[in-house]
Amino acid sequence: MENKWFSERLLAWFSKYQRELPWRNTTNPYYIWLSEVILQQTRVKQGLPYYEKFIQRYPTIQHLAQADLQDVMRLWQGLGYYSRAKNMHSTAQWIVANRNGEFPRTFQELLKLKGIGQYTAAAIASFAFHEKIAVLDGNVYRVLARIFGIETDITTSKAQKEFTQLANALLPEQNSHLHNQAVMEFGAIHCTPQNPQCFFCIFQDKCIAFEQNKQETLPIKTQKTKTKQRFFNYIVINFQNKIALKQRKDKDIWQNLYDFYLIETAQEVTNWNELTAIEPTILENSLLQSVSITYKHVLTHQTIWAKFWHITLQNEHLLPNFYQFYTLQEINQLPKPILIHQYLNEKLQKIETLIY
DNA sequence: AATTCGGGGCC
DNA sequence: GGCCCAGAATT
Repeated sequence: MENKWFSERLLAWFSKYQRELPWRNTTNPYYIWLSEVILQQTRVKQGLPYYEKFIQRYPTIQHLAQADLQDVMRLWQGLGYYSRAKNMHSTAQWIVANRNGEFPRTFQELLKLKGIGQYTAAAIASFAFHEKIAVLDGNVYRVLARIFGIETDITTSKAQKEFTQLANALLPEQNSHLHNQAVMEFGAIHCTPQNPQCFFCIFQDKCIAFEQNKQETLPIKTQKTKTKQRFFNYIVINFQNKIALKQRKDKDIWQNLYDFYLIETAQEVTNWNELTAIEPTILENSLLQSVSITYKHVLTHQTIWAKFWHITLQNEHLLPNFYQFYTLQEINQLPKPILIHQYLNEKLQKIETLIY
């Protein structure tokens, strides 16, 4: 094959410079699956502690299948993209129930599982079962786009076909699983999005991006995300040493996580009367205890401006539907958005003096 | 094909 | 402030 140089150089580089990561040097599909799902749109540094916590708490797929979804979500808290946790739990139960806990072994079979798409199916098939199939993630797009000078917009389906074909053509007959990991590792620590190490690069004489000084422009990626502004007024309802929360069920962010009574407004609300006028039935007979500063919580596609209004309820029956009172100890066990979690940690002292 | 799903780290 | 991360599911 005329592309042999690519894999040869890459594998030599990989054997020298690869990081030691806990999901390497295993073919246990459960470990590999867990690591790949955690690392979807997530940096190794951020995902690593979660991986350790998960294999400690749920050492096998049977443990995960038997766990309460609530506890799985709580362990996932802070990682984001929470449907990943729900899908993993659901898929674990399916594999235990229908395949006696044995993981599907091929790309095509893996692709059918909930939460497993093109990338993750290829990764598991390659790393756990050594199927000869190329993985295609953000790193692979970048490395190939630069070295081979591909200017196709990587957000299009045309690019997906083009890069998939190239990535598969580059696979060596032997050690394709190491090759796959090597491309991603090379993208993660050498051919990085910003400041790639072009002057000490094993592909310097081959890289079209380097030759044409296009390291900064490749890969080409359109689709700018427009972020919308949202204004959250959290009513922290206190009654007899407990706080009211509800599980989020709407088609919105943070599905299945718990948060306080929420009044979302189109603009920032600055005083209590204004807020009371919006939802008088709940608020007009309650007692405002304190108001927080406005917190800025930045997500990929939206910025949330959050303010916390502490109130005490005159009587229990004024609690809105679907809300329930929890002690601070119980709240600690519930999966919550990081915004809520951090606020509670920060204000724990204050809340305790307020309600005890 | 375009949107939506988090949060953190980097520049 | 913008970008991107070992992407997937939904619209």
